[in-house]
Amino acid sequence: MILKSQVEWALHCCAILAGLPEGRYLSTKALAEFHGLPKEYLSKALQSLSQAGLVDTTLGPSGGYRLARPPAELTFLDIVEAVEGKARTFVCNNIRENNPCRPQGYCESGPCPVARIMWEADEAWREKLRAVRLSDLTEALALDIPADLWKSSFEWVLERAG
Amino acid sequence: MILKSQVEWALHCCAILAGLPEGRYLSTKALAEFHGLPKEYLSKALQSLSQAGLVDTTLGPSGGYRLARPPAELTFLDIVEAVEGKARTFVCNNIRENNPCRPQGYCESGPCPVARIMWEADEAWREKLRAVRLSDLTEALALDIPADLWKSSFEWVLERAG
DNA sequence: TCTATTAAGGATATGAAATATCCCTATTCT
DNA sequence: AGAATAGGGATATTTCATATCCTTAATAGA
Repeated sequence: MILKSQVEWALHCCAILAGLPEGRYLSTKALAEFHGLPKEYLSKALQSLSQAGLVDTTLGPSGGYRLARPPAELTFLDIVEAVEGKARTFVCNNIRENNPCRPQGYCESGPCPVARIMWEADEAWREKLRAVRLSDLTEALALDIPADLWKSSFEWVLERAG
Repeated sequence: MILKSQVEWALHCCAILAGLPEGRYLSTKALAEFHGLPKEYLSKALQSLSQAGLVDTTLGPSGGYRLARPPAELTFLDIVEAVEGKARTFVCNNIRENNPCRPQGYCESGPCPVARIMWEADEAWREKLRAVRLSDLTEALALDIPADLWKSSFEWVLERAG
């Protein structure tokens, strides 16, 4: 069970978009080049963000993507779910129904206890992701990245932002 | 990102094994029939439990599986990891290395902040699974399942346990 | 108005992983 | 001796992630 690499891509792209000056857009092409990713496929991930309403887009030259909300109002969970989907990671196939001792026409009361426990763990994962804002990530990146690399990257992006 | 259905199978099978009297074994055939699962493929899941040391096995007629430890000393995480593997659900491909502004020969200090956050959520999921013992599941099942179905199921298993 | 550039999305190809079955071997019980 | 079992290798099938290509509509700038 491994998350799509598109999740990683989307998170990094959002981090870049978070640093864009008000009203500017950044294209798939620039984001793909900056991260060394296949442009066409990255485009699918960005479309997922767009469909989820996390980013705004505009067409034409100087078009591209920008965040739809301030970075403090975007959580990791928003981004992960936009790309990976909101479905739970544990699917209950209700195999207890196959119990040969089960009376004919018997109907289970609630969700299977196995599923209930697995879903609680799933929810703990989501809760953790919900607690991290995109702004937390940019703050962590600011500490992690040397000042000169941070600066040159920012300028690289600005040159390409429409 | 969805867990293998083998995880569900293994959890249900362990719940059955937890009810087995001391020293008795239950075969793949019986476990597959009880849950309505493909015997050959379920066998692979049980082999994973065996390789992880969670169950003991014995050969021959009246052979099969039993728990290697008391149900209170087996956690959900033990079982999930035995089948699904211990790898993290988020893989960091370190795409920050592709930053075109990155100086030649520059080496990242620690793990990528994005990965660090995703791994924390992953750990929260594991922590939750680690906190649930197999005995907790059997207790929940005892409350969930009507007494007569519980009893007839137990007898069904006993008849087939070697 | 014309041209270049963009996002959106459909179609399709490729690769890896989950799912499933089959068969052979060694072991153990009756 | 014979039957039933776990273990495990080989292989097929299906599903999904990954990836590319192409068309369309919108937009900016010349």
